Amino acid sequence: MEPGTVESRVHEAMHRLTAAEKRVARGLLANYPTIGFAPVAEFSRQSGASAATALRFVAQLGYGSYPEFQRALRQELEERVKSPLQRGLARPPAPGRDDQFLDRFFHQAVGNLHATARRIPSSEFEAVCARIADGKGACHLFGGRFTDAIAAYTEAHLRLIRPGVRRLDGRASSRNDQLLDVKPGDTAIVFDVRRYDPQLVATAASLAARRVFVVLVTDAWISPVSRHAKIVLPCETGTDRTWDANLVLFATMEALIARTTELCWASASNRMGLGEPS
Amino acid sequence: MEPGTVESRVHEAMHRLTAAEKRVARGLLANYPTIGFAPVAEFSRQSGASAATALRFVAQLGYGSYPEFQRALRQELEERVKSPLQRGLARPPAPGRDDQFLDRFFHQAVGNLHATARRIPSSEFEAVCARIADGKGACHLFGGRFTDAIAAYTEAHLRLIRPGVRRLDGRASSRNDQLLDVKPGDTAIVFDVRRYDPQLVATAASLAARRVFVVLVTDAWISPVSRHAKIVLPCETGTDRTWDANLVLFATMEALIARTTELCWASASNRMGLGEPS
DNA sequence: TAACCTCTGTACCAGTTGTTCCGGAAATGT
DNA sequence: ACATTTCCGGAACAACTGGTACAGAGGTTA
Repeated sequence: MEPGTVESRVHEAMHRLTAAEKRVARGLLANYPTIGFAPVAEFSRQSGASAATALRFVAQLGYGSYPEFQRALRQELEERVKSPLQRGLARPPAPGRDDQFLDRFFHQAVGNLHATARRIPSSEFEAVCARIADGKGACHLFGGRFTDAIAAYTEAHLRLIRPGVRRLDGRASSRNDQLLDVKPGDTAIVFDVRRYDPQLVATAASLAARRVFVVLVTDAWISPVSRHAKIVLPCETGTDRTWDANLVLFATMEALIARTTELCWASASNRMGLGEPS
Repeated sequence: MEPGTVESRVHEAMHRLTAAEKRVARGLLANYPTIGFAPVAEFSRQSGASAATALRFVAQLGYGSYPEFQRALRQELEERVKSPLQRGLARPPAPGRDDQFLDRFFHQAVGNLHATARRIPSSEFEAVCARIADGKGACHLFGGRFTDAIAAYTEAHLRLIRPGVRRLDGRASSRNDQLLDVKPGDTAIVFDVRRYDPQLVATAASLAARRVFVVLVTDAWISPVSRHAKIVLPCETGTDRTWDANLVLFATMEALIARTTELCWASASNRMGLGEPS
């Protein structure tokens, strides 16, 4: 029998699997390796497939029988338990192939996350969350070409936990109709990353002139919007590729959403009961 | 059944065990818990006892049958393998210092990223990127209440590297005007996470019926859309908070964007160098 | 639309497993 | 040393598991 862990075999064989067999594969990877120790009936049922399909699946992996498959699983588990330090992420970085793309990309993302956690002072982060949570004044969000989607995501969540949340089109500059119901004491969250958008700066300037508390979420090089911002959350977006990774901005906003939800849990749960979609 | 891990039960029951039963107990503790997943014959042989003795042993532990004993063992292992994700959350019980929030949140995100990299076979990921990069057929994106923002972000990027990218309103179900210019051979990327949206399923079904290649980006529990999907990219979204973290979906799409950009660029230069048709 | 092919679940068979029973061995007390 | 009790393992039995053949469903092509 060829070498390789069961998990690696699943990945390798995935392409030649049929639809139902893939469901079984995903089911195995989902709770790996425990479900593999169950009898075929339970193993297949958990993936919503029939026992026969599960059998064909293990055959595709190269095992002669289901017990043989389980034996391999046991040996593998034994290896992992015997080396207490190898636990977790110590997987051999097999080079050469491009099929490691996801691994490499995520690895880099992890680096960015750590760098960002170091760069953002928790006092700044907390201040933003607290301000949004107290619910005083409206909360306006807007971003640039790509970051607008992040603004939209944040808006969708904040709407559930407090009133007065709205997203305005930052690229339409400082059009008056947008700024009509902006009042002093409001909060604005601006997203701007490299290739900084001049129109965002203009809009932010207008808001700042109206005594709006401006929060800027930007990259490590800091958007010029910072001139008008009370608080800046700089995120590490470094990557060696064509575009920078906005992933960390997204992560920061999701952390902000979670934290803000914690801070005003009472009013949030009130709204969740009412604001469910159709 | 009374509480307690299998291992603790062994220790607790040790005194009332007979000589041969104790050998079995020691054998189990020696390579715990792997040997327990073997059939009784092998399990007992490894301790130099008979099968009958091993059966009496598990009866002494309080289990009604050998399969029941194995089931308990599996559940226990499942808890242990899930714990690494909970380790990031094991810290928070100290609520006095909340200034670690960002650190904790990002730490958990890192765990989710690793889990996702393990769960998504690279062949699946590559298949999606290749299909989008080749530019044949249109590419439709849509998502649910929150994930719609991720669809929008992806759309904004894909528009730059290939034609025929558009986002449709997945929550408007399968309205005909949306499906008018959908052709067989097109590709659709569907986003759906827990609290799965029935309308997304409906839309995906309509697309699949029209021979559209459906790609599903979902969470670890797998949206029912998977029934109509050719490829599924399951992302780990686990968190102990009110909402799951869609961060990993975002990360996966950003990786997809980066990879697809690479592929487009490579194929472009290939055409120039080799003059390869089709 | 119709024919074809692949895929998938059901039904059934065979093999193995778990379980029990009982004879004998070992140990203990008299 | 004998009797009694406890314990152990081999063997028979029954339940269940894994394996396979088959037919229907779904999708693809002409």
